[in-house]
Amino acid sequence: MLTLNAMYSDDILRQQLNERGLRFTPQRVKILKIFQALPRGIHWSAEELHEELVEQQERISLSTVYRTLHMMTNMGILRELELAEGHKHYELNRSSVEQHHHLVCVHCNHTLEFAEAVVDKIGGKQADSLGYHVLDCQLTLYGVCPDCRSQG
Amino acid sequence: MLTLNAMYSDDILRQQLNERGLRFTPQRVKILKIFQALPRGIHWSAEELHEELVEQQERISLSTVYRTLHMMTNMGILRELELAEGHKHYELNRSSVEQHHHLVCVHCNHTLEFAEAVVDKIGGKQADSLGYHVLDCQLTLYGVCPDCRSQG
DNA sequence: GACTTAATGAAATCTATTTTCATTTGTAAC
DNA sequence: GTTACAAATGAAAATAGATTTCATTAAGTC
Repeated sequence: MLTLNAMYSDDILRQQLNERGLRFTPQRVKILKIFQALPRGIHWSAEELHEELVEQQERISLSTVYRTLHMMTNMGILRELELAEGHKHYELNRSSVEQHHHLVCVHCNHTLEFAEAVVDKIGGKQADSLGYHVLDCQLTLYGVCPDCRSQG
Repeated sequence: MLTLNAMYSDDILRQQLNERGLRFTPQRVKILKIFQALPRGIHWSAEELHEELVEQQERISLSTVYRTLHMMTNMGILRELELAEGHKHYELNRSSVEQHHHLVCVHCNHTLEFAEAVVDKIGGKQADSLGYHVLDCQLTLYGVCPDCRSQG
């Protein structure tokens, strides 16, 4: 599995792309850089990423944003999260040792993160035994948070 | 946690609904029955459920289907799955001892199921320690299946 | 530098999902 | 049983996230 961190260089990205017959474009570099600069626990929707690009004076179309998010998810560079916001969110797919998982309140959508190295190990083992090459392992818990429980 | 199986009766559904000020309607009964009759591992989209209802001569609108799916997910009766089909799928939320998880190929969307009781235990523990009332625990692995790997 | 083909941008389109609102129907009180 | 009230439903319209189309631009290769 391709493990990433904030040091993931342009050269490695170029190599990963070229291996698959894909091209190293300034749009792709820029989008990856934004995710690398994002603090942990922050995950963005396509729309939010596009707004940030506009803010940074980058003229990257929304279509390219969507295309790039898909491509990077399929390469294992990003992870796609479906929490409770009604649209997908993306974040850098870090190495399994620093991976985290999510706990979502179905009432207020409040989301917490937690780490559980064991889960990633179990997931990896299962996938291996079934012959899959793992790109991402997500444990998502849906429930009712303390606040919403007390409010009935 | 409310644990369900195919024996979940109308009376229990009525009680669960009334407790929350919700009503026991024939549409809700029918939709739950369909999920209870569904073989394990089969999960349906709102559209598919609606087609089945039409086939069974039930005149339940698509809006009601969507509303019911949400309601039952928030009650913990159904679990909502976001695999790779582009839309959400639903299945009966069975007791944690018979719960399963998913492994999805990001290329061909082929999906496998696997059981891992430990994952549910870990998830439950995490949620408890954070004061959440767990409704559903989903481990989803994204990767590339053996077939797609060999095809490059 | 020329060539091939992938990637991009802008606009149009798609489609799953949600909302609106008039009507119907559970539920509880009488 | 009847009444009153609020919740649920159906049908249609609307929304919005996401995708597609196609002409243009620009990587990568020889």
